Amino acid sequence: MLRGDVGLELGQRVAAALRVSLGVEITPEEAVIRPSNRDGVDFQCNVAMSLAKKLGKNPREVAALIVGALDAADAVEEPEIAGPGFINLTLRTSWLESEAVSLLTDDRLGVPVVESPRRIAIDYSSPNVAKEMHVGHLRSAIIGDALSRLLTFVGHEVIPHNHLGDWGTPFGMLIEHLTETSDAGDDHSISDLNAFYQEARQKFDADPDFATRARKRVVALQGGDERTLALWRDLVDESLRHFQQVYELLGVGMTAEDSYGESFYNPFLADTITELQNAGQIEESDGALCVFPPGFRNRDGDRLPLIVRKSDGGYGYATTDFATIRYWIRDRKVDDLLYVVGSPQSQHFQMLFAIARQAGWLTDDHTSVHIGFGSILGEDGKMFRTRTGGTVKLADLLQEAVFEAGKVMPEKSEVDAADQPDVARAIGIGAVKYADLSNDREKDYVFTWDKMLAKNGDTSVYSQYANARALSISRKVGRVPEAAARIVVGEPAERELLLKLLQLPPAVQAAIEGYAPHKLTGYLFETATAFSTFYNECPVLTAPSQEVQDSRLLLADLTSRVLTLGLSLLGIEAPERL
RNA sequence: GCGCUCGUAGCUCAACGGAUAGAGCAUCUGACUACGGAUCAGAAGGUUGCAGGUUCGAAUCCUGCCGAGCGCGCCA
Repeated sequence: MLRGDVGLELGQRVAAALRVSLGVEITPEEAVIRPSNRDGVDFQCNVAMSLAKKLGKNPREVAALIVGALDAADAVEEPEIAGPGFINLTLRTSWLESEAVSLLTDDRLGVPVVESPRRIAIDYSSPNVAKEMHVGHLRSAIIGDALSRLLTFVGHEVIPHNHLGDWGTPFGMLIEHLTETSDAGDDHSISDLNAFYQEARQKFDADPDFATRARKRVVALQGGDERTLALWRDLVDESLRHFQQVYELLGVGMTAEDSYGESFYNPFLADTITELQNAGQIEESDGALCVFPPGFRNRDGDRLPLIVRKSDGGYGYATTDFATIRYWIRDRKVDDLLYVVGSPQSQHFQMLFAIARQAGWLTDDHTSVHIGFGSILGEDGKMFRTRTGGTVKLADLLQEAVFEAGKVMPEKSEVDAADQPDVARAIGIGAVKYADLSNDREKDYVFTWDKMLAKNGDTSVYSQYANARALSISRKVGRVPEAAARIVVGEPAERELLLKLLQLPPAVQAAIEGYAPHKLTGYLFETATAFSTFYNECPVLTAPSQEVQDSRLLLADLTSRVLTLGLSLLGIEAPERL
């Protein structure tokens, strides 16, 4: 089957038919094969209608020519032409059964490895040092981690890149505040630092003199002042320990080695500006050095700049962003740059990419993508906050998730008492991740414990439960299928399930193509649903024959593997028992 | 003011230019004394914000309105 994708396989057959009958060349993708919602029809081909005009023929006539030349009798029943020119395709059950054979021994469950792997740097999580991670960091971490896993699985070289906010103006503010307080030099827990940040921030906003000193302190930090650097290092180390705890609880693959904070790029900033200058990009404006990407205007209609060096001599964040692009493309030789950063920064990235291309850092061989995402909202439809209106700490939120998950587990759970904390964690963290990933990335979504931990509906719990039941069957049956056993479809529910199980590859492909994990969660939910129907209608323990029992055991096993692999690609665990 | 994103069932969300716009909650009706009922089957629920346009065909593409959120020079 072409790239493990039933639709592409059919598309290839249709493309061949078009070549033979009409001398038209199209790709399998262009055959416009879509799943059909008609009763008894699996796929439809819509290419006849789009092609008819170009060929000056009646669409139904084109459809008839395709059907006449179609060499697919092994895979599909006699095609039917319907409506204005749809070609309805129903897969032969025998073909489904034979395709299943290769899945049974395939660890990748049909998902192919890409022909030309790319080296991809992906920027995600990226919290600020000296501040606790909060709910605003959640989506980037979850989405970035899921995309890393997906891209890695299909064979790309993925380099996670934690762009820590460990440099710049906030640090001037923090360190300056530190030098003015009596407890300078004391050890700080991260929680203290959080309050410390608030104080510094307030001073910065209220006291212009302090703000000026803070900006000068930034320059001292960038200039390598030793006392300033020592204080700074303390803040960074403490923060990294905190981040690591959160990543471990969240099950995100980011580690301390993946830290490329703003400080990392500091040595490159001067050269970065020089190169911009050599490329003729830089202009001075009000004492600051700016670049002006074409086409961007501010509210007064003036050109909108990116400030690369501020009037006080400090570097702006745009400079670091340019240095980042320069470093990864030039030194690390990556092909693609992905940024999993909230949608509000989309204009910034557009401007950044535009200049980076003009400066020659990015070429046509590279892609740079801002993978934006919407906000997490509370049930009131506003930005998600605590009941008192404060910022929700990520560590608190995740602990609550595990606690809530513990309440969902029933008394008759088959989980040993010793394993219950791990399982509760898998359920709770999985629920938070799934709720995030199952929504269209671009949109805001509403955070509700009840909804995300629901046992019914499109949740991780539902898929995890389906998996646990699938595994429980073979334990109950107490034997493995014969070596020569194969899947034999009898009941409609078996056919539906098998058809779903064969479609993991296109689901993975769609999730990667659009950086859209919700395409995969949608597929997993459909698969879990198909399994639940199968489970209800096709008894395994009391199957009518050993052949049928073997077939159903194989289906259950395959279901479990599809769900487990699919969830793992999203960073979600699938416990064997719940 | 300009720009970006969005507006789909009562609620939360899907839908790759294709046929009768799909799920899940919630509501209603059913199911074998349950291979794990954390289940399954069915019903009801819609002028896809409004108005035009392109197309054989539009929730999807284009234009204009209305509404929401976000961004717009030294914060990242």
